[in-house]
Amino acid sequence: MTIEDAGTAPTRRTTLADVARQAGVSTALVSLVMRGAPGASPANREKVFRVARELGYVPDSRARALRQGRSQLLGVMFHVQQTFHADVIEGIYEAAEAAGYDVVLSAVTDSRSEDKAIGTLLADRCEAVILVAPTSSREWLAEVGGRLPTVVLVRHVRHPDLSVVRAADVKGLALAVDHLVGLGHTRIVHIDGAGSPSAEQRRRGYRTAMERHGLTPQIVRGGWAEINGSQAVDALLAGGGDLPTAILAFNDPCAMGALSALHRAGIAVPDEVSVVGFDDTHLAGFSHIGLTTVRQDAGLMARLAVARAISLIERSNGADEHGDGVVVPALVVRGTTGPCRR
Amino acid sequence: MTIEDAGTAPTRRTTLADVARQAGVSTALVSLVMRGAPGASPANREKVFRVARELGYVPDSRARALRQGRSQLLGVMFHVQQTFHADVIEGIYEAAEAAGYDVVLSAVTDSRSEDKAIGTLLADRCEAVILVAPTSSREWLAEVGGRLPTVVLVRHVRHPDLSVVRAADVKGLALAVDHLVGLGHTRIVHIDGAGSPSAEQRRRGYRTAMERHGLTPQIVRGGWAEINGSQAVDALLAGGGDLPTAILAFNDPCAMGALSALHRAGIAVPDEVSVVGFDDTHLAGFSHIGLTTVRQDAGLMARLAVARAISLIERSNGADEHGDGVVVPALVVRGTTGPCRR
DNA sequence: CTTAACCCCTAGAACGTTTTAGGTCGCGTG
DNA sequence: CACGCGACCTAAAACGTTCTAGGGGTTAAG
Repeated sequence: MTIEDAGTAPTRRTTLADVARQAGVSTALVSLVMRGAPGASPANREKVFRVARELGYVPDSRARALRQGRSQLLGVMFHVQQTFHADVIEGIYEAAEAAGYDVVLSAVTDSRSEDKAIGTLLADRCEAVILVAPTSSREWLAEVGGRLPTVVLVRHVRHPDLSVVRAADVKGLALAVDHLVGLGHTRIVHIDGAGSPSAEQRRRGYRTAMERHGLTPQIVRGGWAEINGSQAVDALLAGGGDLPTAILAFNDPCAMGALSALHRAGIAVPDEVSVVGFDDTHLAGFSHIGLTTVRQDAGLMARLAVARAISLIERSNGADEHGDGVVVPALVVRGTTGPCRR
Repeated sequence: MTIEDAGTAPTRRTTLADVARQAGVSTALVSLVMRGAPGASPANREKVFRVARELGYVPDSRARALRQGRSQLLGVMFHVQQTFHADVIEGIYEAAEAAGYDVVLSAVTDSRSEDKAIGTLLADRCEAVILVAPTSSREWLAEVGGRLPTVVLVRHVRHPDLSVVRAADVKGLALAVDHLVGLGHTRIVHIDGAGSPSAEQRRRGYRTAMERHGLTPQIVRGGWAEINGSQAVDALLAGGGDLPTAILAFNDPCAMGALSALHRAGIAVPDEVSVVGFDDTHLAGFSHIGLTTVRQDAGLMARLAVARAISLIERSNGADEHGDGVVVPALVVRGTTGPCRR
């Protein structure tokens, strides 16, 4: 039956008025019942429910939001190819739902810029946006922050109109360096994140930690993707000089790429070279040997971001609510690091 | 300045009426200008643009959709942790934009079921939905198809209310088996997708291809994630019997998991065991050695799905428009397969 | 018998757009 | 002098909800 009328008249979706007419009541009453608000007799309540189900009525979220003056929507911009972002999104959905908000995703891809992604979120009248690892300029981010409550995730940026939730990158790299030094390594190279968000912080963390140990830092250009990690290692190998004994990658995918290149070159991990990542993407836990990495708790960061976003929405007057939420990273030792043998 | 008034009065977003008032014209005229429709004098056009920019006006997509009676929206349900889906989404955005449609994403996570994901797409009044690798029952999918134009991606399901875009799974597994047999392998085991969409087809493809070569199929239970691949290999190793010389995994992540477990066990790939994946996730191209795999063209499938969805929307009367779009997979030989040495 | 208090219900106005149906100019043409 | 015609503009009605204000009842208290 549903199949039947679907095939014949899929033109207009059924509306509140349709249900009201069919049930012989006013639209206001149907609205009441559908929202579970008080003020309808049990008899009518039951009848409305029955008719609504029969007609397959689903409330129109746009009309609802329009009338209510608020959308209860949290906009999330993320990069679709970043594995870590997937973990964050899981957490955001969960936290938002618990707080009674809906989530609208807007992905950044090769052909879809951050500007465009944010633009649709504005047009959708989100009440706040969470930007996961944005690469846009500080100015553009500030402009977004000027328009509506904005939480920047996983990028370091200081501005009165922006809240930030991020890991203590400097601390994270210090943990990693300390770990490697503890294993006897001295020639530790950092494959950096190039222009990625928070790459600068991680470089700094690496550099100061190295210097604290009296070691000379060496940084080679990398990036956030696998390919960057493997290319960086290829460059190191081609460089001719002797290889470092440990590699500190910008993030997990980058570390995986490095692992890949090392493997291809027949270099044993961790016997000849140790490798450390960053993020603890749930990929890192499973794949090959298990990657030693610096854990950023995606779920925790997601919860903090959502909480901050909502508090910004709710008392959206008053001056300087913005501030940073910094989560402390933790070292997760797995199989890609070992004692220095050289 | 923008910073200033953002801090003080972020209450209501600026509306068409605000712009109209400020520019001293009617809302209708502002609407005209913003849409680039003809019928406004150059002078007014310029003035309206200027005022709109000053006030930071962004049209409310909900109100627009409500009035127009159509949302121009394509809903996409996907699994946020599936790497292959990310590739598909890139393609969908691109194809949809080219056709003048917007995309709304609805993710499935551990805590967010497919039902819920589809529910929000319905409430958002998408004009069609694309379901990427749904695991829901055929009945539930059919019900969705009865409500609005529905394209199922990457899952085999036959129903008059559902369009399907998928790879020729049987052909794909035949390619892989032929490749391995050509390399001299005879003991080829399939780590399957358990209850995943299209797992059944791939099992069948594997089985018939093996039998065609006069070989006896052996299937062990796997799944779509890395962990499933490595657990399956662990089980094989624990089984005590001698190891197969080749492994055919359900998909790339599963294959990566298998590689991981083999590596951990000190078994050389491809010298002792060859491994083949499925999907050609862009991960497979980079990581470790490079995975030999059966390529499903994500971009092509995305384009087909979008085209089908739009054609369903546009002549959304008439009877049996639905049908299958089957793309032919291709074998991509990389480093994880080699001649049988045993 | 009035008045108040409740319960259930409905009319109608919003929300921010687009669209329809005009309305007012200025100007050229019969 | 009508009159028609473009070019430009606007008032007002939609779209599908929610919400405010209030209207009938019934019952209870004064």
